[in-house]
Amino acid sequence: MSVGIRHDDLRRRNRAMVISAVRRAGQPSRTEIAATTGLSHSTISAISSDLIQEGILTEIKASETVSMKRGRPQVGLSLNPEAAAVLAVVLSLNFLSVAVIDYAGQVVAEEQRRLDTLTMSRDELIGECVAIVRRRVEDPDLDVQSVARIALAIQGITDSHARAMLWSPITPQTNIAFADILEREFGIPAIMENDCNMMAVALRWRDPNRYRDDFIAVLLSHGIGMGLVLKGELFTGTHSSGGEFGHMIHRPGGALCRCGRRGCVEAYAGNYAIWRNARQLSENAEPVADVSDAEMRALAARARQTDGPEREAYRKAGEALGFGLGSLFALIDPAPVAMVGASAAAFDLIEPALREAIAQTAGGQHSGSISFDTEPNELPLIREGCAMRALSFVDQEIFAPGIQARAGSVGRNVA
Amino acid sequence: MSVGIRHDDLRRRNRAMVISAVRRAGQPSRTEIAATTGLSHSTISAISSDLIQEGILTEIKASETVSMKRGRPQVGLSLNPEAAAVLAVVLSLNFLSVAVIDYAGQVVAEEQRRLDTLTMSRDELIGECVAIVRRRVEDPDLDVQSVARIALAIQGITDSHARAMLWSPITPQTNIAFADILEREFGIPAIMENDCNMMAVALRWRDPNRYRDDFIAVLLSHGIGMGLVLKGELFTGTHSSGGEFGHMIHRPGGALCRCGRRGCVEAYAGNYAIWRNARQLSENAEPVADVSDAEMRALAARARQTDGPEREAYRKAGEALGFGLGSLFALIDPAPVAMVGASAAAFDLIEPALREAIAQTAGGQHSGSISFDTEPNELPLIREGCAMRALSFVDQEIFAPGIQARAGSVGRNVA
DNA sequence: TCTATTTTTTCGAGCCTCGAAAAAATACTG
DNA sequence: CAGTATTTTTTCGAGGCTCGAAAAAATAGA
Repeated sequence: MSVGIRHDDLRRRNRAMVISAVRRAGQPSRTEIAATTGLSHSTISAISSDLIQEGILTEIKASETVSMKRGRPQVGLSLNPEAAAVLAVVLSLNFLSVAVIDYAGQVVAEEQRRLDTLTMSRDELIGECVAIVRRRVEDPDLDVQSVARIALAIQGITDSHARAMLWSPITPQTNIAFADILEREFGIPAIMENDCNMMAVALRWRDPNRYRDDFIAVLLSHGIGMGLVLKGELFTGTHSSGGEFGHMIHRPGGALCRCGRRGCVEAYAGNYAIWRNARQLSENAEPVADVSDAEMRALAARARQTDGPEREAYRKAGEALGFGLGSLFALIDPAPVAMVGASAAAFDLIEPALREAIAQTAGGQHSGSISFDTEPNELPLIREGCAMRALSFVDQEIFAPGIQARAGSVGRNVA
Repeated sequence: MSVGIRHDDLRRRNRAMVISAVRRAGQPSRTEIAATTGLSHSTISAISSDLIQEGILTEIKASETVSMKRGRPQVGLSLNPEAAAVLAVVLSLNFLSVAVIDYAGQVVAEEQRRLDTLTMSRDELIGECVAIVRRRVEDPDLDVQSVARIALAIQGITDSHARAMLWSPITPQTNIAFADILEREFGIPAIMENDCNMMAVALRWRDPNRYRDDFIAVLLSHGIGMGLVLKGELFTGTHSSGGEFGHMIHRPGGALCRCGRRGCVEAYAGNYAIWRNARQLSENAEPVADVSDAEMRALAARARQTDGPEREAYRKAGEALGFGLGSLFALIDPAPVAMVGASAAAFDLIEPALREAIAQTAGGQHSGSISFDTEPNELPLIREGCAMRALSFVDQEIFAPGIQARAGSVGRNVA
């Protein structure tokens, strides 16, 4: 239900605006902030003076900037790295990583760990996550007080309240409320996010020119995932993280998918599907658990060399992705696409069939104008997105020490 | 770019809140409004006193209510019907209608007209629309001054700024900026909306319990359309009205669709597709321009009677709709569905295959819990939605006589 | 050293919302 | 029927916030 704006909300929101302006712009002066927010200089002056006093922002020493201009030089404001820290935990197939990030967004410490997620028990999985976080939190170099939030990203479906993993291809376990578990264990607010959504968040921070209000991040990996930003907001389902692009139906009753159903896009374009087709196995053949990156690279190499089953496998992948994107574009209209993940390195093999398929769909009207970018390495993206998401939450909690989240349009899903 | 909240925005927004509370609740008292908005009694008192003085709201005479309770009786507030009026124009296949609606949402006058949209020239089409509006506006019974907005709904794709029809199945013409044309002609602000989106808006007003934050309205007619509300907001594409559910790909390279492409959902579930399959024509047969409702009813009757090609045609329609919805649910998660339009009366023939198909998709996890409602008559819904949308705009323009739409989150797409 | 220029802070004015108290309007009670 | 209890609505002063104008600060050029 929509709710009125109270007088005290005003300052709170404008503080948030100033903080987010600084986070976006890097080192804006008060005058620049006034310009982008539309607030008066007096207001910006008052708010930033508060924020500096509270240790959230710092002024940049004048000596570090060359003014060149006449008049009183602008003094840049920046986030105080020591104002807080966040933990970004990424859990993917056989791999767990954590990074400590300061308030300015710099990685302070990190740790990575291989494990066998597919065979681990529920408790082992939870235990490993708790343990890796504990090692970071108990690091004597780190001021525990300052860890303001933990964000955990996982390959799979999470709930729409960012509390739990509902289902994941990396483990047979389901419904693990990681956010609640970590929160109880460490007394630090935690959130649970979908990996592809975090990729989208990261892309928006990395290249806001290309990835601004509407774009799509597709993960081409063992499975197919998607992060979607529409109208500047991260898109999620009504109950879950949603955006399960890989499980849109490409061919009713078609190839067997890892999810047990048939004809999903992933059953043609996931690594296991490409591998299956390259080996000319039946579409009904049980998907293999994992295909190594090296093996996929070898497949791609053979596909580039000769026009054999490998090339045909990539063609089929492109076709599935193309028709899938075409159906997606029928719903949301065309938007820039980022292809992320190991198989994005083979996008040259995928693209022709993909474009040909899109051209046969409603989205194909502007087929030529749809642009694809590739980024083979998904892990840094996921971690980055995780970190930015956690920091954004801190931005909205440090500045709002009173009541908040009074429903309504507050606390939107801004990417 | 996000923008700060200024002091004068505060009153403007809270006025909007009060107006929309009254529009939603019917005849709420000041106390009730205070409760739903979360604002203090004093604030509500001040704002409503202003609104009454300006003729936007009126108090309901105490005699009309029975109090039963002890204490000072609540005095209900209602929209003043004379505060403004809006025009709702609906343009569909061979049919044009207009209604004058007062500020309280009651239809004051209406006019309907048959015409041959498929063969009309661009100028004739525009001319008819202008003429029917002119006849209403020049009605001596109507105070022209009070017509605050014209909303025009059309079957087809509109642009995301609600200015123009981009493409429509009811006419070979494309890119007609109806909103601009009407605005220039009559000097009254106008908007151009997609018919299915207006259906969704209307459903939300009609039954806010069932159709609240997330739901889907599917038009089963000659073509297949969709209106989608997600997180309480009307979903639109990045450039167009979007939500072209009928042109998601059901079978790559499959049946010939009215849009010229192949395998669209519509090419199996649209009236022309059901008709084509019932007659056992080839999937490549050119779609016919129109099938009468009577003919469709006859088809449905035969399908119910004997297990022949008619029943099979409806089965194929259900399958296409089911897989389409399954793919949609993969993206947005399951949500309540309203089946609207003449063919919704044959939903009994469609539902079994539809549910079977959904069960084979990612959305099928909760296949049983997905509920369908049917509403055979789309026109009243479209007009109603159109009217409510126009009135909502008036709500946000009458109360905001200053600067407005200062970008940012203002002026969202609230259904 | 003085002046022009640009940025930042200061200060009073004007709104807005809030809480508390008063006023208004009714039902119960004896 | 007068008095009391109860509920709704209005009134009024306090506190906070943003704004514009003016002042102060800080620099480059003359």
